[in-house]
Amino acid sequence: MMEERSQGDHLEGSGDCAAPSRREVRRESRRDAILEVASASFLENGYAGTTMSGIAAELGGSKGTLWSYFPSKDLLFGAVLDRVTDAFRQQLTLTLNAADPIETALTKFCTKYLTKLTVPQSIALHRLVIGEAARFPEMGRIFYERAPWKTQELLAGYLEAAMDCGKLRRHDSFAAAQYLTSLCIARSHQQLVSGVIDELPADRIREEVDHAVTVFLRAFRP
Amino acid sequence: MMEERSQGDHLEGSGDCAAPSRREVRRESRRDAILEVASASFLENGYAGTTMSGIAAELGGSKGTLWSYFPSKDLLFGAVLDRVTDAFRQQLTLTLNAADPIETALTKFCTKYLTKLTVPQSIALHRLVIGEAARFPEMGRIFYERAPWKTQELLAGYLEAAMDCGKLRRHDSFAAAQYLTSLCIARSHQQLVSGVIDELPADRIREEVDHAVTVFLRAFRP
DNA sequence: CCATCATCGTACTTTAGGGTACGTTTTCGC
DNA sequence: GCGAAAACGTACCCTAAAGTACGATGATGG
Repeated sequence: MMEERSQGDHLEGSGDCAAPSRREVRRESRRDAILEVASASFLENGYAGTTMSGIAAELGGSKGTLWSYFPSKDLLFGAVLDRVTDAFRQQLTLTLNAADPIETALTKFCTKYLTKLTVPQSIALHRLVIGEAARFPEMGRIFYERAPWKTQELLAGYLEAAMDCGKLRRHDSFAAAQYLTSLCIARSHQQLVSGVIDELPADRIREEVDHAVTVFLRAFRP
Repeated sequence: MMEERSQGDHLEGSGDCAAPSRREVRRESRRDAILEVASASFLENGYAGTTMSGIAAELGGSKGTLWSYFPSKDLLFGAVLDRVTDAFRQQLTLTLNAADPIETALTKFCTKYLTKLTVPQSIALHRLVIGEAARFPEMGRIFYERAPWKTQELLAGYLEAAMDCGKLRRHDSFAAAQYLTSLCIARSHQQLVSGVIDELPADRIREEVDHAVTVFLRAFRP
């Protein structure tokens, strides 16, 4: 039942200096599996509500193995947040088409933004980060830089260009970006994170975005 | 060393049907002391970070007494949030002077609003409520109704009147109120709750408010 | 094939903390 | 004053959960 190892060796030796031996690969994928399970648990149950034993059980593995990857709950939590905020940022591949008329471009952008921001997973992440910010100060900073700041900076670039073309009144572009994103979430985000409502239906998203963009343009058009 | 009780009896019997006997008074003040200590601890350390034993110790009393007032940690937490959100709402005695020009009235209102909202105590309350909203669903709802909703409704009333006078363009007044409060916190609140910054200096508050009111009026003036 | 390293299963230790029990002391109502 | 109710002090129970130990059972690399 043994296949020739030479095949594997050949692949391994194919010009790559950092040897990704089978063990390394396996280790990496195991680590990933742990983070997957842990992310789900932390997002669903919060920090205190998540147990290491529970994660180990769900993984099917033993506790010793889990500890060999993450020697403490805090470290695991850190790794989870790192991964989750990163995924959050990546999924938020926001596009601003300079060819579109400004109202269209902003509407598209805001729709994607609000859609992403209001799914239960995002709300859970917000709750987790904000709830633990006092106990894990670094984490809050990292999250802020990766998610809200990044988004606003992207938007600010577009707005800056629009100001240069005279399509928008001149103003601190980063502040303007903060105003637009804030207008988008003005009516619903507080209710979502407080648990007053659970989700934002698509038609309400469209409505909120339309109003937000209208208000924004009324204030920022030359 | 015993003074005559008849004095106390006289006071007690002075026409009040609901007898506030010394015991009742004492009980009430003890309950208050407990809530005071517990509030501080929950706000500073979060739900999981607060221990019943710690509260009892800080009170100087015994655990039995604490449990005789609040038979479980959950119930104590509920009472604390009730008290704290109520206090929050009361301290936010926002005034809108209909005699002032609209820009002045809104600037005054927003300054008070943002000042109150950015002190560390408010940030701690936000973190607590949002962080535990998933585990204590009722609580999130109560908080939302008492604090953000109440404020926005008050503001909406003023805006509605201003619209009636033709000082503002006609629009859903509650939505307009949400937009104004949102513009006030647009630039700093996220950073505060994430722990990127700890406080908002007075001059920055003034700046944020001025900009927010300007943007708002540009969008909502007829 | 064999040495090695990872994983598994499981049992264990330890600590924290919610909650209880109870005898003693203080306070209060009358 | 006296009896009842509340508060105190303290020791205790019990469970959950972080983290450890270790021998058995694989998988990997040479």
